[in-house]
Amino acid sequence: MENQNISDIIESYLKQILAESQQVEIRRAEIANQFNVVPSQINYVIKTRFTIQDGYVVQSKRGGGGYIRIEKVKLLDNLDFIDSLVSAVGDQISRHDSLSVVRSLFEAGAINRSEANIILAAINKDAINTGDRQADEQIRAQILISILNHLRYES
Amino acid sequence: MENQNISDIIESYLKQILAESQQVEIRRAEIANQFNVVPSQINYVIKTRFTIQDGYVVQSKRGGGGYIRIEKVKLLDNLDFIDSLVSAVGDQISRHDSLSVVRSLFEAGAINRSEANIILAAINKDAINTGDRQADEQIRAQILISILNHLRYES
DNA sequence: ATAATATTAGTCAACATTAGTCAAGAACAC
DNA sequence: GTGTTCTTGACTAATGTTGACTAATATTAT
Repeated sequence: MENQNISDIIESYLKQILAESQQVEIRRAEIANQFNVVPSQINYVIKTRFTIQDGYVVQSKRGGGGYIRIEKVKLLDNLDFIDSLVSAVGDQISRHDSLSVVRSLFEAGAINRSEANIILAAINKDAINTGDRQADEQIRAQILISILNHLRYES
Repeated sequence: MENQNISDIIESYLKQILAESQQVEIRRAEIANQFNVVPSQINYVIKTRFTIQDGYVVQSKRGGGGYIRIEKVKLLDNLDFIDSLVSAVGDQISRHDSLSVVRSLFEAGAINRSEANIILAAINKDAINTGDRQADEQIRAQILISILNHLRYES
């Protein structure tokens, strides 16, 4: 508890609120001012301490009335399984291999048949076709990982 | 929640009326005056929150007795529903507008909540982020259209 | 009828107000 | 010393607000 840096302190402050209220909504500049740091430090704190692996989902809006909202979500018990698929996907993934990932999700019961079909529609070659095969594989990987991260929690 | 901007408040006001009466007809200057904003802000609210992607059709008339009428359209009644969304998506689509498309699919009953969330995960900025905004918008459009075409033939 | 005037809404660009990204340097842990 | 984490600020992006100018339609005067 001694020797806390300011990021830790801001983290504690937010988690204290979240201990009682499921979600917290802040104005970035206000919190930055309150703790006497530059605004972008709030982004740093959120990026390093409120990840989906930790069980938090973050939304924000810019402009007048803008906000950052951190929501505590209920993680499912399939985390190791999702982790293994995320590393299987990696930075890029072929269409063929991506089919296996979707099939694994289906067979594990993480998604049903229509959800599987929607994912397949999102990553097939009609959907992702920039003309550069490696770029396509990278985009396909990012989409799959984003979907996998979504499947970590109850929504 | 507490810190809403005035555009959100006007949006809520109009949607509250629309929740009960299918259409709402306003005099622009009157609403602007009621919320203490310049008249053109009403156009901003309508342009950003009552688009066809959101399921609204807007008509207006200038001159004496002029009005703006916002009508909520029943997309399911439209046999060309998917077609109209495909053309709304076009060659490229912003993240903001793509949210509206997914919401329309959900509200029309074409997809359920988990399917909607999966689609959102597939097109959010974690999933599609090449560094080139126009490229991202084109990829997002292709993915959405691929999913829309899938939904056309399913069920 | 036509022209002038009044009464509405539409467009657009400037400005304001928020948050996000990124990279450099500082501090820290080993 | 080296590698990681933290801190900072310049630059970018998204969204909202405002007002000057334009366009359409209705009403009134001739």
